[in-house]
Amino acid sequence: MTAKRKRKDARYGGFSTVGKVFSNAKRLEILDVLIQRPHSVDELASNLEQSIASTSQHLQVLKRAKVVVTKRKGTTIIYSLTEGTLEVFVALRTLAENISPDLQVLHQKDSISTVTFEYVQHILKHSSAILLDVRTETEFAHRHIDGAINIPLLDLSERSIELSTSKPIIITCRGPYCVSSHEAAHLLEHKGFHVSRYDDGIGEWFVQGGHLSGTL
Amino acid sequence: MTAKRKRKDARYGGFSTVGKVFSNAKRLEILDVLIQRPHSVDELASNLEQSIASTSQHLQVLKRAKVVVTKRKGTTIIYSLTEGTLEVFVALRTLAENISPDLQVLHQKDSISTVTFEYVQHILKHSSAILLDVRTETEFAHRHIDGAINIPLLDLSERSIELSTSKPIIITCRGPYCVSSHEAAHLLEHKGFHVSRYDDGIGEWFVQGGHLSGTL
DNA sequence: TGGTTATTCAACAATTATATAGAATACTTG
DNA sequence: CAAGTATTCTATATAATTGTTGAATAACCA
Repeated sequence: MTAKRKRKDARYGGFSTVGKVFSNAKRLEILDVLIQRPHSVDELASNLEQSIASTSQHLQVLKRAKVVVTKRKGTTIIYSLTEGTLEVFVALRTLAENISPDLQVLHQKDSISTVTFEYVQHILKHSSAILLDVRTETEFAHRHIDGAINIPLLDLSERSIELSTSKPIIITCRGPYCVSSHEAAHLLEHKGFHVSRYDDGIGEWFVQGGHLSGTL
Repeated sequence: MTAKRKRKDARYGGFSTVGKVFSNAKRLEILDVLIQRPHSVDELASNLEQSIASTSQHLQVLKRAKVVVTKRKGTTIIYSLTEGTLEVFVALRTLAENISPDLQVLHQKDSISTVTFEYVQHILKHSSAILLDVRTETEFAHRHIDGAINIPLLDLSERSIELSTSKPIIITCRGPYCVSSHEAAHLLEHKGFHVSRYDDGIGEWFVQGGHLSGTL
């Protein structure tokens, strides 16, 4: 084997180490979960519904490729995404959905309309509607669309009085695969609010150039 | 297994089919080669220095994931990239290089300075320098930076008289791993030209928002 | 310091990837 | 339609990946 070939193999080999991260369903799910907020190993394991050992092994792969970092917090170890990983994850998901439209999750049909990135930017600028994030408080605190307000889905029924009835409400949650915004939309519509959904998550929002707030 | 889990597995499983494309060194090399221009199976095989059968198998993986398409031309079959694949490839390479700086190929040190994306855009707008693409005519014809001129490296020595000596010359070739621009730069510098290099390729150029011309 | 506990490592089994040579296929072209 | 040829498929061997259980580790904290 020539020296040139060896160099190429080394180069693309190194490159593929990072690519391998995205080649396994469970690893992709881990990344998707970590977009919302950092998690411990056993939180991730129960999220993925698989053994802790197996989850840990996937995390080692991610760590070796440097797409996640660890931080100890008391007795547990917290994994979080590194800079730049979110962008590639979202780019890849976008490609995958363009290529296999069946992945677009058959966004469960319902009567609630959805709005675009541009529309959300517009209403935030003019305060012409409310952007309501129905994820948990922790997730919201970690990273959220700049300008959104937070009422977790579980609290929404009793806290809906906090919302102005005069402005339309746009509901957002974890991202394209999350059903919380559907549930929230139905709940609020039933109470007489004018609702729609923004069904991309913070990843897509950020990649398209939107601003985020939060502790990270 | 719950229905919810089955749905998740299906979703991330489909997602990972696309991710798998980027998990193997030879497949990444194929994609990188296809960025320059479409290729036949045996061209790719000799490029990769592996058997035709094995190359064909990789191409089937790429085809199943719909990141390449085929077109028959005479007796041979020509593979080319589909829309959107280039962006993800470049995004992934950028992440990989940020993460493992050793992949940045130890850009062989030499005396020739390099210029940025913004600088190239500036000189193209003001015609204040020449952007010289030293790839082959076929590659250039397929896709090139809008505003570049083409003299293949092999012809450069005898055709350098075509270049104005009054303007600086910026040399570009296949991308970050390509050495042609180094060779071209030395050749022209020796002849008295004022040279520098743009060492990203058309992929990076396009992803950063630059315009391309060509038959695709 | 020693017990507690979250995480990682090791050993194994099962599955999937990869590469090759040679046979089969499918398309062109005369 | 038949010959030629580029590509794909098959069979096979080897290597890598994945997931599980159970043991080992390492950091905290009482």
